[in-house]
Amino acid sequence: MDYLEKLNTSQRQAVQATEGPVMVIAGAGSGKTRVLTYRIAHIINKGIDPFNILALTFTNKAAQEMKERIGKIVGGSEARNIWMGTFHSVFARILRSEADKIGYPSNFTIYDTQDAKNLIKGILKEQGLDDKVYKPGLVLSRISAAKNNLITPQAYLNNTSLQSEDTQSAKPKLGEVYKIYSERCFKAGAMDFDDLLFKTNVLLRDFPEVLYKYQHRFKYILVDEYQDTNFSQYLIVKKLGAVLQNVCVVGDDAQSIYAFRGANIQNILNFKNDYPEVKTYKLEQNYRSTKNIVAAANSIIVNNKEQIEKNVFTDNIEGSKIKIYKAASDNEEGKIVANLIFDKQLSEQAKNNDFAILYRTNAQSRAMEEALRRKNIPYKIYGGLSFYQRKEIKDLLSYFRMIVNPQDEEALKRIINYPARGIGNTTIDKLTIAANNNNVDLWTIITNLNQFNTGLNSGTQSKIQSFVSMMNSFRVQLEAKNAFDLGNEIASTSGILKDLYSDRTPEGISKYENIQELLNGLKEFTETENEFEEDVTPRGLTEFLQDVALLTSADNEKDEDKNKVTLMTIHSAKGLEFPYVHIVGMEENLFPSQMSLTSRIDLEEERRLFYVAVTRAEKEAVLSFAASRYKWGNLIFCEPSRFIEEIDDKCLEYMFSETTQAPRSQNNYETSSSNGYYSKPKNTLPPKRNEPPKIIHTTPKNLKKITPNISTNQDSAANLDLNVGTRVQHQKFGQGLVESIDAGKATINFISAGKKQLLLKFAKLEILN
DNA sequence: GTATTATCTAAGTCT
DNA sequence: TAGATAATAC
Repeated sequence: MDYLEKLNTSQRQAVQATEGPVMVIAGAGSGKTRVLTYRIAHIINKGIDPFNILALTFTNKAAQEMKERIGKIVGGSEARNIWMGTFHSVFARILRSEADKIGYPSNFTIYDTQDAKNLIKGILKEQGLDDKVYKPGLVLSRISAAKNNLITPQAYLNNTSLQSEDTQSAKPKLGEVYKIYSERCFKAGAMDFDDLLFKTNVLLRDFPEVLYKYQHRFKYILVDEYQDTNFSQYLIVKKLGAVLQNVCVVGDDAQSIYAFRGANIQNILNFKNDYPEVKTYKLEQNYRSTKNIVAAANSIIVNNKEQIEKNVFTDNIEGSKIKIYKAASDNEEGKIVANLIFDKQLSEQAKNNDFAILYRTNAQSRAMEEALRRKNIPYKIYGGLSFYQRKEIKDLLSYFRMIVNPQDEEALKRIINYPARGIGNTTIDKLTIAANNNNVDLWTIITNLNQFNTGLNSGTQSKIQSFVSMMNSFRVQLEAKNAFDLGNEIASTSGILKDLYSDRTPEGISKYENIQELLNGLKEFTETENEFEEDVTPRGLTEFLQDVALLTSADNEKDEDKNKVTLMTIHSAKGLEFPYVHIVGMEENLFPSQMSLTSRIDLEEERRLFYVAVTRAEKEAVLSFAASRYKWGNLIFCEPSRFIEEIDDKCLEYMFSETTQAPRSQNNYETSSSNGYYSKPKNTLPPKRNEPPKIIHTTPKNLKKITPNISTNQDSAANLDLNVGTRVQHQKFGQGLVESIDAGKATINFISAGKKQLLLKFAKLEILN
């Protein structure tokens, strides 16, 4: 138990209080991850089966790293069996295995934001609604908010206050759009991100036996970053923990930065109300940052009104003051930052990966990239347009999606005429009308053209038929072929590869390379082992698609990306730490964002975001702002952020000259009204297309990077009396029927997990009568 | 129905 | 600026 020695008193108490509800308020850098890791290890050491532990983290990468650390403490390979991941990925998995109960196929598609918006656009068109009024993004966020508050379409339509809000904003039909949207998702066998939580709630509400099962499976529940859970997530946790009450939530109200996606800071403030017996522990000692950084951060956050009282302190060294730089333009800001990083590397022998550049919006990365590239400093970008959202990748993935789930309409619409095969918009409109009139999905129409009145001429019909037969020829290979082989065949047979290869523009070449990259990723996926060693099911496209939609930018890091400067938004930096942190774009209307300026609540969230940014730094935090920057191709002038003024002056050091430095109180910084010095910033090269941006998550590797363990699993099913037709129970796949047995390998059709080939030597199977 | 060109409009953060 | 959409010519 020597790991307990590595903890301070409150950390140790939080680790040892394994029974009953626990809330841990963890200040920035106070060893929160360590507490979570040790707590789970402690529970396992007490003899609890890892299968009975549910740990919800903020990224899948965090989950993976935590599993590895727990594995080191408890030894063996048992840690892999913990149910650990993001809310979305854990409950997607549970929904797949229980899908039949709520009328979904187990291989349902997950619609990303783009799919959802396209679907909404289609609905608006069909309903004759103006998409200038009903802006798809706005409609979607309204639907999203409804779902996160568990408001069904029917409830939405019956809710007078929602209705009057929509009427007032000239969108009276919004509830109707929500209703149709839900129906269409259902018909397409698709769930959007919010559905993963919403449908989990439906499942737990309507199927008491399912609720009972998971309430007793998850004997211990841990939730990281609890301050960022929304109502839907809150309720899932509440229901699952209702019986055994071993719910441990960890969070910091000062770091709540996701209200815009429904996160409710009240969840953590009100935890006591749901669990009067709760034991609360506060972690207040910061082990990450210097005294100066902690003092600066504290001076920022006191400007917020509502928060849990705590006193974050540190015994670390004083450290240097936070330096503030002023740049003439966004490009010059990039140059300053790149130079500072370069100098610091020389003076401190610092490595590239000791540095992070954090910004409020993804668009700010461009100037930083250019400057780093010029100084030959390697960097990596998290976020932005992810690999999987690029057009060419989505196109190929749409083929995969349709093969796995032919009802997936958004995928169908993407590919039915890509590459061009003479099935244009008019045809698709006719097909959509026919589908709506007959209340079936598009696939049903195009596979039975002669049974429906589509009004299409025979030429078009035969084009559709050859598309259908191509898709069917892929479909029949789905089970037999692995992901790489089938993916490769699709890429070439569909004509995608040829189409992109013939495009010799730089964009076309880059697209072609991206497709190759995806195929490489498929190859790697195919060659990775399944999660359980007894599971020798070929890794096909079905399996590949399960995780792709939920991969976050942080989830795939290549080895060659290890020693690089990190560029990311502050949001995605949550939970991370770096010795040297540059926070750039410290300007009014950018940070705080212009859209947050009208409400105190929004402004406080921006301030918490700034708090998060500053507390990422271990040794030094550097702030910078530009006097002008490009926005939509136009030059605009900027003022320094109010947040700079909020930091205790003792913590700061201004790095620009007296003539340009302003007294700290009012707005007499140089602005557009000044002498014109800033009217034409230097170094505004026309942005030219260089090498494709180094986006980090290029291959879906490490989806499951778990090495098999031969030493355990002695009590296997090797000598069980298995026959064709035997009903068996597997601890993760659930119930299934033995379909065939051959050379120690059984093909078992699991009710929820589908067909799997398992090695009997290892499989922990129970025979059911 | 397709390919090319002109015009519009969006960059706020993420699963 | 750049991607999406509308308009135009074929």
